[in-house]
Amino acid sequence: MEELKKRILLVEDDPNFGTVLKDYLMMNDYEVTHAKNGMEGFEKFKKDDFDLCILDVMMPYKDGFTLAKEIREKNSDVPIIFLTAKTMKEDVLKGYKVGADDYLNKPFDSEVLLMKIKAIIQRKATETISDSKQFEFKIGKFDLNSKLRFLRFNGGEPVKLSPKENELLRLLALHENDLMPRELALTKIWRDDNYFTSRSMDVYIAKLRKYLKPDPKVEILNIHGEGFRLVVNE
Amino acid sequence: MEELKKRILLVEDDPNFGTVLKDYLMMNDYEVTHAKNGMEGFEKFKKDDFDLCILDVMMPYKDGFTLAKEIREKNSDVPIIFLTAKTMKEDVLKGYKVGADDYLNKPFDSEVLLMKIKAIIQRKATETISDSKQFEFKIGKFDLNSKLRFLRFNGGEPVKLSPKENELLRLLALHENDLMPRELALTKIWRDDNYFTSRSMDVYIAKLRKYLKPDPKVEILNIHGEGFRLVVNE
DNA sequence: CATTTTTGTTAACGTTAGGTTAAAAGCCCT
DNA sequence: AGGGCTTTTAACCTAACGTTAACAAAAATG
Repeated sequence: MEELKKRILLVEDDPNFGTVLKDYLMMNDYEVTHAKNGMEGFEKFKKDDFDLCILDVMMPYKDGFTLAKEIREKNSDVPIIFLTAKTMKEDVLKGYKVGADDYLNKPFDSEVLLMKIKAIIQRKATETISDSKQFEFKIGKFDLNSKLRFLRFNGGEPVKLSPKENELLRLLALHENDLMPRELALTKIWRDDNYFTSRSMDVYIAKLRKYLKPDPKVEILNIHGEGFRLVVNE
Repeated sequence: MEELKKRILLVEDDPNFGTVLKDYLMMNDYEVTHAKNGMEGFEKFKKDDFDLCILDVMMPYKDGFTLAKEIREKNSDVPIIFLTAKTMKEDVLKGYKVGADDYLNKPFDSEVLLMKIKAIIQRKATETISDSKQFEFKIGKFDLNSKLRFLRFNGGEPVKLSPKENELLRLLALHENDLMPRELALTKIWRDDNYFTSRSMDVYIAKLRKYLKPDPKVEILNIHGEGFRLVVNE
Protein backbone atom coordinates (compact mmCIF):
# COMPACT_ATOMS: atom_id res chain seq x y z
CA MET A 1 0.00 0.00 0.00
CA GLU A 2 2.88 2.30 0.78
CA GLU A 3 4.54 1.88 -2.52
CA LEU A 4 2.43 3.41 -5.28
CA LYS A 5 1.19 6.68 -3.86
CA LYS A 6 0.42 9.16 -6.59
CA ARG A 7 2.28 12.41 -6.39
CA ILE A 8 0.55 15.74 -6.63
CA LEU A 9 2.09 19.17 -7.02
CA LEU A 10 -0.16 21.73 -5.38
CA VAL A 11 0.56 25.36 -6.14
CA GLU A 12 -1.59 27.66 -4.05
CA ASP A 13 -0.60 30.98 -2.53
CA ASP A 14 -3.25 31.19 0.17
CA PRO A 15 -1.41 29.56 3.08
CA ASN A 16 -4.51 28.55 5.00
CA PHE A 17 -6.40 27.08 2.13
CA GLY A 18 -3.28 25.52 0.72
CA THR A 19 -2.38 23.76 3.93
CA VAL A 20 -5.86 22.46 4.49
CA LEU A 21 -6.12 21.17 0.96
CA LYS A 22 -2.73 19.56 1.21
CA ASP A 23 -3.66 17.78 4.40
CA TYR A 24 -6.93 16.67 2.93
CA LEU A 25 -5.22 15.18 -0.09
CA MET A 26 -2.61 13.51 2.06
CA MET A 27 -5.36 11.99 4.15
CA ASN A 28 -6.62 10.48 0.97
CA ASP A 29 -3.37 8.76 0.19
CA TYR A 30 -1.69 11.17 -2.12
CA GLU A 31 1.82 12.42 -1.72
CA VAL A 32 1.57 16.18 -1.90
CA THR A 33 4.20 18.82 -2.53
CA HIS A 34 2.94 22.28 -1.71
CA ALA A 35 4.43 25.33 -3.39
CA LYS A 36 3.37 28.82 -2.31
CA ASN A 37 3.72 30.54 -5.65
CA GLY A 38 4.37 30.00 -9.31
CA MET A 39 8.11 30.45 -9.01
CA GLU A 40 8.47 27.90 -6.29
CA GLY A 41 6.01 25.68 -8.08
CA PHE A 42 8.19 25.48 -11.15
CA GLU A 43 11.29 24.79 -9.10
CA LYS A 44 9.62 21.88 -7.36
CA PHE A 45 8.19 20.65 -10.62
CA LYS A 46 11.62 20.44 -12.18
CA LYS A 47 13.00 18.53 -9.24
CA ASP A 48 10.49 15.70 -9.18
CA ASP A 49 8.10 13.65 -11.21
CA PHE A 50 4.46 14.27 -10.51
CA ASP A 51 1.33 12.45 -11.52
CA LEU A 52 -0.82 15.56 -11.36
CA CYS A 53 -0.58 19.33 -10.89
CA ILE A 54 -3.20 21.43 -9.16
CA LEU A 55 -2.62 25.09 -9.89
CA ASP A 56 -4.30 28.12 -8.50
CA VAL A 57 -4.87 30.60 -11.28
CA MET A 58 -4.65 33.81 -9.30
CA MET A 59 -1.20 34.10 -7.80
CA PRO A 60 1.34 36.89 -7.35
CA TYR A 61 4.46 36.99 -9.55
CA LYS A 62 3.52 34.07 -11.72
CA ASP A 63 -0.08 33.11 -12.33
CA GLY A 64 -1.28 29.57 -12.89
CA PHE A 65 -1.51 29.85 -16.67
CA THR A 66 2.04 31.04 -17.06
CA LEU A 67 3.21 28.26 -14.82
CA ALA A 68 1.17 25.75 -16.79
CA LYS A 69 2.76 26.92 -20.00
CA GLU A 70 6.22 26.41 -18.55
CA ILE A 71 5.26 23.00 -17.30
CA ARG A 72 3.91 22.05 -20.69
CA GLU A 73 7.16 23.09 -22.32
CA LYS A 74 9.10 20.82 -20.06
CA ASN A 75 6.72 17.91 -19.86
CA SER A 76 3.67 17.90 -22.05
CA ASP A 77 2.04 14.97 -20.37
CA VAL A 78 1.29 15.84 -16.76
CA PRO A 79 -2.40 16.39 -16.14
CA ILE A 80 -3.25 19.84 -14.85
CA ILE A 81 -6.25 20.98 -12.85
CA PHE A 82 -6.85 24.69 -12.41
CA LEU A 83 -8.46 26.30 -9.43
CA THR A 84 -10.22 29.53 -10.33
CA ALA A 85 -11.66 31.94 -7.83
CA LYS A 86 -14.69 32.79 -9.87
CA THR A 87 -16.47 31.54 -12.91
CA MET A 88 -14.71 33.53 -15.54
CA LYS A 89 -15.32 32.21 -18.96
CA GLU A 90 -12.11 33.61 -20.35
CA ASP A 91 -10.21 31.84 -17.63
CA VAL A 92 -11.79 28.54 -18.40
CA LEU A 93 -11.17 28.84 -22.09
CA LYS A 94 -7.63 30.01 -21.53
CA GLY A 95 -7.12 27.07 -19.26
CA TYR A 96 -8.24 24.60 -21.85
CA LYS A 97 -6.04 26.27 -24.41
CA VAL A 98 -3.00 25.75 -22.25
CA GLY A 99 -3.98 22.12 -22.07
CA ALA A 100 -5.81 21.84 -18.79
CA ASP A 101 -7.43 18.56 -17.99
CA ASP A 102 -10.02 20.14 -15.81
CA TYR A 103 -10.79 23.20 -13.74
CA LEU A 104 -12.70 23.83 -10.56
CA ASN A 105 -14.37 26.95 -9.28
CA LYS A 106 -13.69 27.93 -5.73
CA PRO A 107 -15.38 27.17 -3.50
CA PHE A 108 -15.60 23.57 -4.59
CA ASP A 109 -16.62 20.36 -2.97
CA SER A 110 -13.63 18.42 -1.79
CA GLU A 111 -15.12 15.06 -2.68
CA VAL A 112 -15.69 16.24 -6.20
CA LEU A 113 -12.06 17.23 -6.41
CA LEU A 114 -11.10 13.76 -5.26
CA MET A 115 -13.24 12.16 -7.93
CA LYS A 116 -11.74 14.35 -10.58
CA ILE A 117 -8.24 13.54 -9.44
CA LYS A 118 -9.00 9.86 -9.47
CA ALA A 119 -10.65 10.01 -12.88
CA ILE A 120 -7.83 12.00 -14.43
CA ILE A 121 -5.04 9.89 -13.03
CA GLN A 122 -6.80 6.74 -14.12
CA ARG A 123 -7.27 8.15 -17.56
CA LYS A 124 -3.57 8.80 -17.81
CA ALA A 125 -2.86 5.29 -16.66
CA THR A 126 -4.94 3.78 -19.43
CA GLU A 127 -3.08 5.68 -22.09
CA THR A 128 -0.64 3.06 -23.22
CA ILE A 129 2.98 3.93 -23.24
CA SER A 130 4.13 3.26 -26.76
CA ASP A 131 7.55 4.88 -26.90
CA SER A 132 9.39 1.80 -25.77
CA LYS A 133 12.72 3.29 -26.81
CA GLN A 134 13.09 5.09 -23.54
CA PHE A 135 12.85 1.84 -21.65
CA GLU A 136 15.39 -0.20 -23.52
CA PHE A 137 19.10 -0.06 -22.86
CA LYS A 138 22.14 -1.87 -24.09
CA ILE A 139 24.73 -2.43 -21.39
CA GLY A 140 27.67 -4.35 -22.78
CA LYS A 141 26.26 -7.73 -23.69
CA PHE A 142 23.13 -7.08 -21.67
CA ASP A 143 19.75 -5.86 -22.76
CA LEU A 144 17.76 -4.05 -20.14
CA ASN A 145 14.06 -3.74 -20.71
CA SER A 146 13.00 -1.33 -18.09
CA LYS A 147 9.31 -1.47 -18.85
CA LEU A 148 9.04 -5.24 -18.66
CA ARG A 149 11.66 -5.26 -15.96
CA PHE A 150 14.06 -7.86 -17.26
CA LEU A 151 17.73 -8.11 -17.99
CA ARG A 152 18.99 -10.44 -20.69
CA PHE A 153 22.55 -11.59 -21.21
CA ASN A 154 23.67 -12.38 -24.70
CA GLY A 155 20.17 -13.02 -25.98
CA GLY A 156 19.64 -15.82 -23.45
CA GLU A 157 17.06 -16.31 -20.76
CA PRO A 158 15.96 -13.00 -19.27
CA VAL A 159 16.32 -12.43 -15.54
CA LYS A 160 13.46 -10.68 -13.80
CA LEU A 161 14.28 -7.51 -11.92
CA SER A 162 12.45 -6.17 -8.93
CA PRO A 163 11.11 -2.61 -9.18
CA LYS A 164 13.99 -1.15 -7.21
CA GLU A 165 16.63 -3.17 -8.99
CA ASN A 166 15.15 -2.07 -12.25
CA GLU A 167 14.93 1.60 -11.41
CA LEU A 168 18.41 1.69 -10.06
CA LEU A 169 19.95 -0.03 -13.03
CA ARG A 170 17.99 2.25 -15.31
CA LEU A 171 19.33 5.32 -13.57
CA LEU A 172 22.84 3.95 -13.85
CA ALA A 173 22.35 3.21 -17.52
CA LEU A 174 21.08 6.71 -18.14
CA HIS A 175 24.40 7.96 -16.78
CA GLU A 176 26.52 5.25 -18.39
CA ASN A 177 30.23 5.87 -17.90
CA ASP A 178 29.34 8.89 -15.90
CA LEU A 179 28.72 9.59 -12.25
CA MET A 180 25.30 8.65 -10.96
CA PRO A 181 25.12 10.57 -7.69
CA ARG A 182 23.92 8.71 -4.63
CA GLU A 183 21.60 11.51 -3.81
CA LEU A 184 19.92 11.28 -7.19
CA ALA A 185 18.98 7.65 -6.76
CA LEU A 186 17.87 8.19 -3.21
CA THR A 187 15.59 11.07 -4.01
CA LYS A 188 14.26 9.63 -7.24
CA ILE A 189 13.82 6.01 -6.21
CA TRP A 190 13.65 5.97 -2.44
CA ARG A 191 12.23 9.47 -2.16
CA ASP A 192 14.14 9.93 1.03
CA ASP A 193 17.82 10.39 1.77
CA ASN A 194 18.89 8.98 5.10
CA TYR A 195 21.18 6.38 6.58
CA PHE A 196 18.84 3.46 6.08
CA THR A 197 17.76 4.20 2.52
CA SER A 198 21.40 4.71 1.70
CA ARG A 199 22.29 1.30 3.10
CA SER A 200 19.38 -0.19 1.26
CA MET A 201 20.73 1.24 -1.94
CA ASP A 202 24.11 -0.36 -1.27
CA VAL A 203 22.37 -3.68 -0.95
CA TYR A 204 20.84 -3.16 -4.36
CA ILE A 205 24.16 -2.21 -5.87
CA ALA A 206 25.49 -5.54 -4.64
CA LYS A 207 22.55 -7.34 -6.24
CA LEU A 208 23.10 -5.57 -9.53
CA ARG A 209 26.78 -6.42 -9.53
CA LYS A 210 25.81 -10.05 -9.19
CA TYR A 211 23.46 -9.82 -12.14
CA LEU A 212 26.10 -8.11 -14.25
CA LYS A 213 28.86 -10.58 -13.44
CA PRO A 214 28.45 -12.63 -16.67
CA ASP A 215 29.98 -9.79 -18.70
CA PRO A 216 33.41 -8.95 -17.26
CA LYS A 217 33.50 -5.76 -19.25
CA VAL A 218 30.58 -4.31 -17.34
CA GLU A 219 31.07 -3.05 -13.82
CA ILE A 220 29.66 -0.71 -11.27
CA LEU A 221 32.36 1.41 -9.69
CA ASN A 222 32.00 3.34 -6.51
CA ILE A 223 33.10 6.93 -6.28
CA HIS A 224 33.63 7.34 -2.61
CA GLY A 225 31.21 9.74 -1.04
CA GLU A 226 29.77 10.69 -4.40
CA GLY A 227 27.94 7.84 -5.99
CA PHE A 228 28.36 5.10 -8.55
CA ARG A 229 29.47 4.74 -12.10
CA LEU A 230 28.31 2.11 -14.54
CA VAL A 231 31.19 1.50 -16.92
CA VAL A 232 31.36 -0.60 -20.04
CA ASN A 233 35.03 -1.21 -20.77
CA GLU A 234 36.62 -0.88 -24.20
CA MET B 1 -11.04 18.60 -46.99
CA GLU B 2 -14.42 17.02 -46.43
CA GLU B 3 -13.82 15.84 -42.92
CA LEU B 4 -15.82 13.27 -41.06
CA LYS B 5 -18.19 15.04 -38.73
CA LYS B 6 -18.20 13.81 -35.17
CA ARG B 7 -21.49 12.33 -34.08
CA ILE B 8 -23.14 13.33 -30.84
CA LEU B 9 -26.10 11.74 -29.16
CA LEU B 10 -27.98 14.38 -27.20
CA VAL B 11 -30.60 13.15 -24.76
CA GLU B 12 -32.55 16.03 -23.26
CA ASP B 13 -36.23 16.13 -22.39
CA ASP B 14 -36.72 19.88 -22.35
CA PRO B 15 -37.78 20.52 -25.97
CA ASN B 16 -36.75 24.17 -26.08
CA PHE B 17 -33.40 23.77 -24.51
CA GLY B 18 -32.74 20.56 -26.38
CA THR B 19 -33.45 22.09 -29.75
CA VAL B 20 -31.36 25.16 -29.13
CA LEU B 21 -28.45 23.08 -27.93
CA LYS B 22 -28.76 20.78 -30.89
CA ASP B 23 -28.72 23.67 -33.33
CA TYR B 24 -25.78 25.21 -31.56
CA LEU B 25 -23.78 22.03 -31.78
CA MET B 26 -24.68 21.54 -35.42
CA MET B 27 -23.52 25.07 -36.14
CA ASN B 28 -20.22 23.99 -34.73
CA ASP B 29 -19.85 21.09 -37.10
CA TYR B 30 -21.17 18.22 -35.14
CA GLU B 31 -23.74 15.78 -36.35
CA VAL B 32 -26.35 15.65 -33.65
CA THR B 33 -29.07 13.12 -32.91
CA HIS B 34 -31.58 14.42 -30.42
CA ALA B 35 -33.60 12.06 -28.27
CA LYS B 36 -36.33 13.36 -25.99
CA ASN B 37 -36.04 10.80 -23.23
CA GLY B 38 -34.00 7.96 -21.94
CA MET B 39 -36.00 5.30 -23.73
CA GLU B 40 -35.67 6.95 -27.10
CA GLY B 41 -32.06 7.73 -26.30
CA PHE B 42 -31.20 4.09 -25.87
CA GLU B 43 -33.02 3.12 -29.07
CA LYS B 44 -31.05 5.66 -31.06
CA PHE B 45 -27.87 4.69 -29.37
CA LYS B 46 -28.28 1.08 -30.41
CA LYS B 47 -28.92 2.07 -34.00
CA ASP B 48 -25.81 4.14 -34.56
CA ASP B 49 -22.23 4.68 -33.52
CA PHE B 50 -21.59 7.89 -31.67
CA ASP B 51 -18.42 9.69 -30.72
CA LEU B 52 -19.97 11.26 -27.66
CA CYS B 53 -23.13 11.20 -25.56
CA ILE B 54 -24.55 14.19 -23.76
CA LEU B 55 -27.14 13.08 -21.25
CA ASP B 56 -29.46 15.10 -19.12
CA VAL B 57 -29.63 13.57 -15.68
CA MET B 58 -33.17 14.54 -14.77
CA MET B 59 -35.56 12.93 -17.19
CA PRO B 60 -38.90 11.17 -16.90
CA TYR B 61 -39.08 7.36 -17.23
CA LYS B 62 -35.40 6.81 -17.50
CA ASP B 63 -32.87 9.14 -15.95
CA GLY B 64 -29.45 9.84 -17.35
CA PHE B 65 -27.61 7.50 -15.01
CA THR B 66 -29.73 4.52 -15.87
CA LEU B 67 -29.31 5.27 -19.52
CA ALA B 68 -25.58 5.63 -19.04
CA LYS B 69 -25.42 2.26 -17.37
CA GLU B 70 -27.20 0.65 -20.29
CA ILE B 71 -24.91 2.38 -22.72
CA ARG B 72 -21.87 1.23 -20.80
CA GLU B 73 -23.08 -2.34 -20.93
CA LYS B 74 -23.33 -2.19 -24.66
CA ASN B 75 -20.28 -0.13 -25.43
CA SER B 76 -17.90 0.64 -22.65
CA ASP B 77 -15.92 3.21 -24.52
CA VAL B 78 -18.18 6.08 -25.60
CA PRO B 79 -17.43 9.26 -23.71
CA ILE B 80 -20.36 10.56 -21.69
CA ILE B 81 -21.04 14.07 -20.47
CA PHE B 82 -23.81 14.60 -17.94
CA LEU B 83 -25.92 17.70 -17.67
CA THR B 84 -27.15 18.26 -14.14
CA ALA B 85 -29.69 20.86 -13.16
CA LYS B 86 -28.04 21.75 -9.92
CA THR B 87 -24.80 21.12 -8.20
CA MET B 88 -25.70 17.98 -6.40
CA LYS B 89 -22.69 16.26 -5.04
CA GLU B 90 -24.30 12.85 -5.04
CA ASP B 91 -25.13 13.27 -8.69
CA VAL B 92 -21.61 14.15 -9.58
CA LEU B 93 -20.16 11.25 -7.64
CA LYS B 94 -22.71 8.85 -9.08
CA GLY B 95 -21.84 10.11 -12.52
CA TYR B 96 -18.19 9.38 -12.11
CA LYS B 97 -18.96 5.91 -10.86
CA VAL B 98 -20.90 5.13 -13.98
CA GLY B 99 -17.85 6.24 -15.91
CA ALA B 100 -18.68 9.80 -16.87
CA ASP B 101 -16.02 11.76 -18.63
CA ASP B 102 -17.33 15.06 -17.43
CA TYR B 103 -20.40 16.82 -16.16
CA LEU B 104 -21.79 20.30 -16.51
CA ASN B 105 -24.12 22.26 -14.28
CA LYS B 106 -27.00 24.02 -15.91
CA PRO B 107 -26.95 26.78 -16.78
CA PHE B 108 -23.58 26.43 -18.43
CA ASP B 109 -21.65 28.43 -20.90
CA SER B 110 -21.95 27.04 -24.38
CA GLU B 111 -18.34 27.78 -25.28
CA VAL B 112 -17.20 25.84 -22.29
CA LEU B 113 -19.27 22.90 -23.44
CA LEU B 114 -17.63 23.10 -26.84
CA MET B 115 -14.20 23.08 -25.28
CA LYS B 116 -15.04 20.07 -23.22
CA ILE B 117 -16.44 18.23 -26.20
CA LYS B 118 -13.36 18.97 -28.20
CA ALA B 119 -11.01 17.95 -25.43
CA ILE B 120 -12.82 14.71 -24.76
CA ILE B 121 -13.17 13.65 -28.36
CA GLN B 122 -9.54 14.38 -28.99
CA ARG B 123 -8.52 12.40 -25.98
CA LYS B 124 -10.59 9.46 -27.13
CA ALA B 125 -9.12 9.72 -30.60
CA THR B 126 -5.57 9.32 -29.43
CA GLU B 127 -6.60 6.57 -27.07
CA THR B 128 -8.46 4.59 -29.69
CA ILE B 129 -5.46 4.08 -31.90
CA SER B 130 -4.10 1.39 -29.65
CA ASP B 131 -7.20 -0.58 -28.88
CA SER B 132 -8.83 -0.20 -32.21
CA LYS B 133 -11.80 -2.22 -33.19
CA GLN B 134 -10.18 -5.57 -33.12
CA PHE B 135 -12.03 -8.66 -32.14
CA GLU B 136 -10.16 -11.55 -33.63
CA PHE B 137 -6.81 -12.71 -32.42
CA LYS B 138 -4.38 -15.48 -33.01
CA ILE B 139 -2.68 -16.50 -29.80
CA GLY B 140 -0.25 -19.29 -30.50
CA LYS B 141 -2.43 -22.19 -31.58
CA PHE B 142 -5.55 -20.50 -30.29
CA ASP B 143 -8.11 -18.42 -32.08
CA LEU B 144 -9.93 -15.90 -29.98
CA ASN B 145 -13.14 -14.51 -31.33
CA SER B 146 -13.94 -11.73 -28.99
CA LYS B 147 -17.24 -10.82 -30.61
CA LEU B 148 -18.68 -14.31 -30.28
CA ARG B 149 -16.76 -14.90 -27.09
CA PHE B 150 -15.11 -18.17 -27.88
CA LEU B 151 -11.63 -19.58 -27.83
CA ARG B 152 -10.62 -22.40 -30.13
CA PHE B 153 -7.55 -24.60 -29.84
CA ASN B 154 -6.01 -25.98 -32.97
CA GLY B 155 -9.21 -25.65 -34.97
CA GLY B 156 -11.08 -27.94 -32.60
CA GLU B 157 -14.15 -27.42 -30.49
CA PRO B 158 -14.46 -23.82 -29.36
CA VAL B 159 -14.73 -23.06 -25.63
CA LYS B 160 -17.25 -20.42 -24.62
CA LEU B 161 -15.88 -17.56 -22.60
CA SER B 162 -17.77 -15.52 -20.06
CA PRO B 163 -17.91 -11.76 -20.66
CA LYS B 164 -15.16 -10.99 -18.17
CA GLU B 165 -12.94 -13.84 -19.30
CA ASN B 166 -13.35 -12.60 -22.82
CA GLU B 167 -12.63 -8.96 -22.11
CA LEU B 168 -9.59 -9.78 -20.08
CA LEU B 169 -8.11 -12.11 -22.66
CA ARG B 170 -8.82 -9.54 -25.33
CA LEU B 171 -6.97 -6.85 -23.41
CA LEU B 172 -4.05 -9.19 -22.92
CA ALA B 173 -4.05 -10.05 -26.60
CA LEU B 174 -4.10 -6.40 -27.57
CA HIS B 175 -0.89 -6.05 -25.61
CA GLU B 176 0.64 -9.34 -26.67
CA ASN B 177 4.21 -9.70 -25.47
CA ASP B 178 3.90 -6.37 -23.79
CA LEU B 179 2.82 -5.21 -20.38
CA MET B 180 -0.90 -5.11 -19.77
CA PRO B 181 -1.11 -2.97 -16.65
CA ARG B 182 -3.36 -4.15 -13.84
CA GLU B 183 -4.82 -0.70 -13.63
CA LEU B 184 -5.83 -0.80 -17.25
CA ALA B 185 -7.88 -3.95 -16.90
CA LEU B 186 -9.41 -2.82 -13.65
CA THR B 187 -10.52 0.53 -14.97
CA LYS B 188 -11.59 -0.72 -18.38
CA ILE B 189 -13.29 -3.93 -17.36
CA TRP B 190 -14.16 -3.60 -13.70
CA ARG B 191 -14.50 0.20 -13.71
CA ASP B 192 -13.10 0.31 -10.24
CA ASP B 193 -9.70 -0.31 -8.78
CA ASN B 194 -9.73 -1.72 -5.28
CA TYR B 195 -8.65 -4.76 -3.34
CA PHE B 196 -11.60 -6.91 -4.29
CA THR B 197 -11.72 -6.14 -7.98
CA SER B 198 -8.02 -6.76 -8.04
CA ARG B 199 -8.44 -10.17 -6.44
CA SER B 200 -11.29 -10.91 -8.79
CA MET B 201 -9.00 -10.19 -11.68
CA ASP B 202 -6.44 -12.63 -10.30
CA VAL B 203 -9.11 -15.29 -10.26
CA TYR B 204 -9.77 -14.64 -13.91
CA ILE B 205 -6.11 -14.81 -14.73
CA ALA B 206 -6.08 -18.26 -13.17
CA LYS B 207 -9.06 -19.27 -15.30
CA LEU B 208 -7.44 -18.00 -18.46
CA ARG B 209 -4.24 -19.85 -17.67
CA LYS B 210 -6.26 -23.02 -17.46
CA TYR B 211 -7.85 -22.38 -20.83
CA LEU B 212 -4.48 -21.68 -22.37
CA LYS B 213 -2.77 -24.74 -20.96
CA PRO B 214 -3.15 -26.87 -24.12
CA ASP B 215 -0.50 -24.77 -25.87
CA PRO B 216 2.68 -24.82 -23.79
CA LYS B 217 4.11 -21.97 -25.81
CA VAL B 218 1.44 -19.59 -24.60
CA GLU B 219 1.66 -18.19 -21.09
CA ILE B 220 0.51 -15.32 -18.95
CA LEU B 221 3.38 -13.91 -16.96
CA ASN B 222 3.07 -11.65 -13.99
CA ILE B 223 5.11 -8.51 -13.57
CA HIS B 224 4.98 -7.97 -9.87
CA GLY B 225 3.06 -4.87 -8.93
CA GLU B 226 2.60 -3.84 -12.54
CA GLY B 227 0.40 -6.22 -14.40
CA PHE B 228 0.48 -9.20 -16.73
CA ARG B 229 2.08 -10.15 -19.98
CA LEU B 230 0.68 -12.56 -22.52
CA VAL B 231 3.64 -14.14 -24.27
CA VAL B 232 3.77 -16.51 -27.19
CA ASN B 233 7.17 -18.17 -27.17
CA GLU B 234 9.32 -18.61 -30.24
C1' DC C 1 48.93 3.92 11.90
C1' DA C 2 44.88 4.10 14.66
C1' DT C 3 40.29 5.66 14.10
C1' DT C 4 36.25 7.00 11.81
C1' DT C 5 33.43 6.86 7.82
C1' DT C 6 31.85 4.79 3.90
C1' DT C 7 30.96 0.81 1.18
C1' DG C 8 30.44 -4.52 0.15
C1' DT C 9 27.93 -8.50 1.04
C1' DT C 10 24.94 -11.95 3.06
C1' DA C 11 21.24 -13.42 5.64
C1' DA C 12 16.99 -12.94 8.29
C1' DC C 13 12.68 -10.96 8.73
C1' DG C 14 8.18 -8.78 7.97
C1' DT C 15 5.04 -7.38 4.59
C1' DT C 16 2.49 -7.43 0.44
C1' DA C 17 1.19 -9.34 -4.14
C1' DG C 18 -0.18 -13.11 -6.55
C1' DG C 19 -1.83 -18.34 -7.48
C1' DT C 20 -5.40 -21.25 -6.76
C1' DT C 21 -9.52 -23.48 -5.20
C1' DA C 22 -13.91 -23.44 -3.23
C1' DA C 23 -17.89 -21.46 -1.39
C1' DA C 24 -21.15 -17.64 -1.51
C1' DA C 25 -23.69 -14.15 -3.88
C1' DG C 26 -25.72 -12.21 -7.92
C1' DC C 27 -28.20 -12.71 -12.44
C1' DC C 28 -30.99 -14.22 -15.90
C1' DC C 29 -34.44 -16.93 -17.96
C1' DT C 30 -38.22 -19.34 -17.86
C1' DA D 1 -39.14 -19.88 -7.18
C1' DG D 2 -35.57 -22.81 -9.12
C1' DG D 3 -31.46 -24.04 -12.06
C1' DG D 4 -27.57 -22.66 -14.65
C1' DC D 5 -24.24 -19.49 -15.46
C1' DT D 6 -21.25 -15.63 -13.99
C1' DT D 7 -18.87 -12.99 -10.66
C1' DT D 8 -17.25 -11.93 -6.15
C1' DT D 9 -15.48 -13.05 -1.72
C1' DA D 10 -12.93 -15.95 1.35
C1' DA D 11 -9.27 -18.75 2.64
C1' DC D 12 -4.87 -20.63 2.42
C1' DC D 13 -0.47 -20.82 0.59
C1' DT D 14 3.81 -19.46 -1.93
C1' DA D 15 6.66 -16.08 -4.17
C1' DA D 16 8.46 -11.63 -4.43
C1' DC D 17 10.29 -7.40 -2.29
C1' DG D 18 12.34 -4.28 0.53
C1' DT D 19 14.47 -3.17 4.91
C1' DT D 20 17.46 -3.94 8.50
C1' DA D 21 21.18 -6.09 11.09
C1' DA D 22 25.58 -7.87 11.28
C1' DC D 23 30.11 -8.19 9.99
C1' DA D 24 33.92 -7.40 6.70
C1' DA D 25 36.64 -4.56 3.82
C1' DA D 26 38.19 -0.24 1.90
C1' DA D 27 38.93 4.57 2.00
C1' DA D 28 39.49 8.80 4.16
C1' DT D 29 41.08 11.41 8.19
C1' DG D 30 44.50 13.43 10.90
